[in-house]
Amino acid sequence: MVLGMSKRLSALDWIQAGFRALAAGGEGAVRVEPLARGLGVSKGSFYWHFADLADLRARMIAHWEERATADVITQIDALGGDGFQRLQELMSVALSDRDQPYGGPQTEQAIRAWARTDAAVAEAQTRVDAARMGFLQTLFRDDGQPRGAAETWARLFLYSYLGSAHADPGQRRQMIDDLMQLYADTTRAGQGPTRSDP
Amino acid sequence: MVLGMSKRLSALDWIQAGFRALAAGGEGAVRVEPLARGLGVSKGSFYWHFADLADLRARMIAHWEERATADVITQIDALGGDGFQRLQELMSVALSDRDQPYGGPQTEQAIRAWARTDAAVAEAQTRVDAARMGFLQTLFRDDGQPRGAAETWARLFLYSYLGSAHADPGQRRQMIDDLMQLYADTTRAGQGPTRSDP
DNA sequence: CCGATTCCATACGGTTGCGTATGGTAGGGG
DNA sequence: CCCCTACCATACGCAACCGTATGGAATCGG
Repeated sequence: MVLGMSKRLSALDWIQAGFRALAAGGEGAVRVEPLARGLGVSKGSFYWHFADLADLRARMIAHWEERATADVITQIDALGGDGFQRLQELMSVALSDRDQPYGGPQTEQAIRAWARTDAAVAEAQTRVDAARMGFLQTLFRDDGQPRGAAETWARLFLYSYLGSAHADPGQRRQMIDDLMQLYADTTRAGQGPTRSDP
Repeated sequence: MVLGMSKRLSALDWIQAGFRALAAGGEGAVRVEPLARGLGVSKGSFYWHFADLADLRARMIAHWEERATADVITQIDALGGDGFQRLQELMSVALSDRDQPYGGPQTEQAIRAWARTDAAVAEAQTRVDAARMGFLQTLFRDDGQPRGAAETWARLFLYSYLGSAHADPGQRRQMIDDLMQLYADTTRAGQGPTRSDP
């Protein structure tokens, strides 16, 4: 990271460095001069690629908003399967700590914290949550749940996942497993309609 | 807040001002000189009551840790009633946006964000969560749940509450109502949720 | 009334970071 | 080969904040 100092930098390099700093130290760690030091360049480079710090932050949020919604949804949809199978796929993806395009629990949490003090970030987060909620609802509806139940289950899954990730990421799997079990028991026990055959 | 500038300040005044700043602007907003300006004094006052900024932050955390656990638990326990009644009481308290001793959702969230970059805060948060989890478990056990089910329900309630508070505090009531309904339905139907062992 | 203690104001030096200005270098098109 | 443009270094002024030092005002016991 400090060695191959041969290449010139692109704006994306700075954005990715920004996400590393964000995940490691929170919003306050996304600063120009520390990032420059970490990248082995001077801030003269930064101010060529970006107008100012707010510019970088805005592009980081835009970057995250894309990856956090469309990417995952299209990925799950591409796998096909019925609602329940795709729900399981989604849970699997959510649990895989692939901080790939910087979207793991660390980054997620840091962005949510950031949203508390930045209106633009808060709006992006709201859109992301709404997209996730909508996607979850379609999965439950595809699994045979009526509208109200699908909404309730979606809320429960989303919020309990976020809560577990926030409080103790090591408990996410347990939380998800419990939820899936509860969902299966409840919907199979006759209160809700049974799901489509496997 | 700027008017009755007659009184001298105590350390608690600074701590409370710290919590206001924390709730409003996050950890990064807890700084000496802005707090002093907000209190209408100079930072000479601060450095009499506290060794340094880390000192204030440490005392804030200690303050929060007490109020967030023992206070609520003793309050609920004092009301008596069986497990289910006390569970309802607890939910009611959690939903009441009494940012009283600075323990509302705003503060809660800011502290959790803070915990990501401060080990001492993280440890305090872990202890608080453990205490809450333990208390919830006893409530479910008092309501007749076996140990495993009580643990599962406690996790579900705690994490989904935290998640809803974090993502959209306006949905906390809906979330809690749904959960109580689900719990009532499930436990009334005879079988609790079967937990998946690790 | 007075001294001791508590509490606070003011002033200072030092650090860190932002944003700008200006000059330097590298590499591809003409 | 040259020059133009993309990319970066260096240096500067400015602002905010931390922590300290020191003196002053307020308050209380005696």
